[in-house]
Amino acid sequence: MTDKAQQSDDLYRMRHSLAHIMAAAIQQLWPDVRFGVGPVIDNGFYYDVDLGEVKLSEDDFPKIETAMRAIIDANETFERSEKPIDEALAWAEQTHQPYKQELLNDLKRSGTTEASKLNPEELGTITSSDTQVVTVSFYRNGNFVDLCRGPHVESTGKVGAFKLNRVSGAYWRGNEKNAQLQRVHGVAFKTAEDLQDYLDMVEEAKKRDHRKLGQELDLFVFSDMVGSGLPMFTPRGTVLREELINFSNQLRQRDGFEKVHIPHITKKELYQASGHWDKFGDELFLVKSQETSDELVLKPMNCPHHTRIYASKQRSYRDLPIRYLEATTVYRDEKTGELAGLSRVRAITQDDSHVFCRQDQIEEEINHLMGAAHELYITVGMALRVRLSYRDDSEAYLGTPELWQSAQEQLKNAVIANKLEYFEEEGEAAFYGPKIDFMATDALGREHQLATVQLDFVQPERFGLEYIAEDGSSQQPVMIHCALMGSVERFLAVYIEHTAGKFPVWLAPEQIRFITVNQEEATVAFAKKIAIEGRELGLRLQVDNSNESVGKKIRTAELAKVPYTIVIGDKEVTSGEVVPRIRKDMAVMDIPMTVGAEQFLKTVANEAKSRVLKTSL
RNA sequence: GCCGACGUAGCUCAGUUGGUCAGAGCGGCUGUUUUGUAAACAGCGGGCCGUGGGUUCGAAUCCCUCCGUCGGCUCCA
Repeated sequence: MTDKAQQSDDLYRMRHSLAHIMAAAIQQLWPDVRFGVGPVIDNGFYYDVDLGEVKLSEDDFPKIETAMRAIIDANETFERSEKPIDEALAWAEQTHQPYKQELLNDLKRSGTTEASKLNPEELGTITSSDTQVVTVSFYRNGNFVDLCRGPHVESTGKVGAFKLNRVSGAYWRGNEKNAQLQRVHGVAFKTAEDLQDYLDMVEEAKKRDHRKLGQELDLFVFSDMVGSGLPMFTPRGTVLREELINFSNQLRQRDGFEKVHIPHITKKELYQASGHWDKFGDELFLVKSQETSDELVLKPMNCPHHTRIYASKQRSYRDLPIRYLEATTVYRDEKTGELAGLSRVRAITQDDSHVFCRQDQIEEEINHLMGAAHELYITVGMALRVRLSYRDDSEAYLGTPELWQSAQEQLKNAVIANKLEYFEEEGEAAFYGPKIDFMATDALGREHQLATVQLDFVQPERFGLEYIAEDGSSQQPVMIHCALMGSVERFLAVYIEHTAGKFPVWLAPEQIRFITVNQEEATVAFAKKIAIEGRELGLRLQVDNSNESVGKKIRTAELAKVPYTIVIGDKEVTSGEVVPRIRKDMAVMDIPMTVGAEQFLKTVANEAKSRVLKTSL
């Protein structure tokens, strides 16, 4: 999202002016163009245009850019003027700009005080005065006039470096029921160097793209015969999944969570009872029984099943909290255009858990979960901050205000106790309870929402969950949903890009590779012997005794991003000592040291066990 | 789902004004070589040019359908 505060005022003006210049250029080329909005965004700007039957493509960029440069070279002055809104409406009508007209009408209807609520950043064109009469501003350069809130630079020559980079569809005012306009994007910076730096950064991000690395490192695959959004994990990718899931489980099992297991299909009645049938509606995959009249669905979530386990017998306050843990896959029929690599899939594995507890136990339970999340993200090397989402004053929330108040306080206390950076937002809670979202920052500075802790006052009610309290009365427990990674697939997408595929030893699909110098019997036998010793220590390792040069085999191991590579030749066979080659991002010393083979294996096994981020060799 | 771009060997990609256009590099296989820390040498295989239709004397090339991928929109874990 655009944040003007994060961009310097100069840069903001340049980008805004460029959007305006691009609009002028497009109008030169296609005089019938009707304009939507043209705001500044991160790194650049865009303008939404309606060209009727004309479909823009990247092939059109050169001529648009040429027309833009002509305007820039002419160094035309931007002239700002203000008009009363009715005059502006007349202008919009006369110049055949229906979208501008709509904006102006909305503005007129809503009046001055309301104008600020229209999110002028998005509309990009509105200004309002403090008087009761709303005026709007126009900018003119040369023959081109545009309704625009500005601000602009003084003249078209002062706009810095830019490049058009993308064209896409965008619904008018973000509503899919509206007409679809074409959105032309550009990136813009003060200098050509800044622009180049940005383009280089984009290039670097492309190299780290998890879809590319997933193929290069042999982690996961898709098949047309299986379907879109349905990834399959290779042996290497499965190591990553399982190590992460094991860790996520361990972090909660030490706090008393117990694993459960549920089936992946269920009668739709379950979701009718939970209320999800209405909420998920067309996202559900339907399953038809050929033997019975059952109407089944693939589960889109796990909590209703877990409530059935809870409700399978009578619970006492002494039994609480009851904590269920299960990494399992849910299925959601996403719109095809939304699927993307592992970030957005139709088979979603959640490292899910549910606590059923008394109201006075919320804080301690949250406390445990926060601690677990904190440890997970420290271990994978991502900075974490949390968002506390509270209710607001509206009536849209279920559960008593007292319960909300108490729960929100307990959430906050737990966050403070865990010394996490946090911010609070009212009105962001789900209708069924307040929540904590964890925002993790990756190596490229991008923030991702992965883990969530969500309180739920509604499902216990809907499913009639209860426990017998100390005084013999029947009470309703509170449910706490939590997924530390969120979804394993999305987490992996983020994590693969975060590490660029250079996984730490505990996660590396292949931790050590032994490379033989020759195919002599003694050499191969020695390599195989220590490989067996390593596997006995739980290490994942391979012996490469292919008939290739040592250089070639080193290169292959490097490209596979194997943490440790060891060349085995006569020297090693004779001495029993090895010289580990340490992957460059991990190396802590320049000179490789010599170490006894057995000692080396034990050291690596310890690194894996303790999940260290970098090598200690 | 919508708008746009795209789909050629396992991978990365050439080849499209319709007519020796089925190509390269890497990978694979075979042989020679026995290699010491980022690419030894030679040979050989390998593709219904995403799918199904259409136009044409002739389609990887033009048109339509479907499937899939990518960039956005919308939605979301």
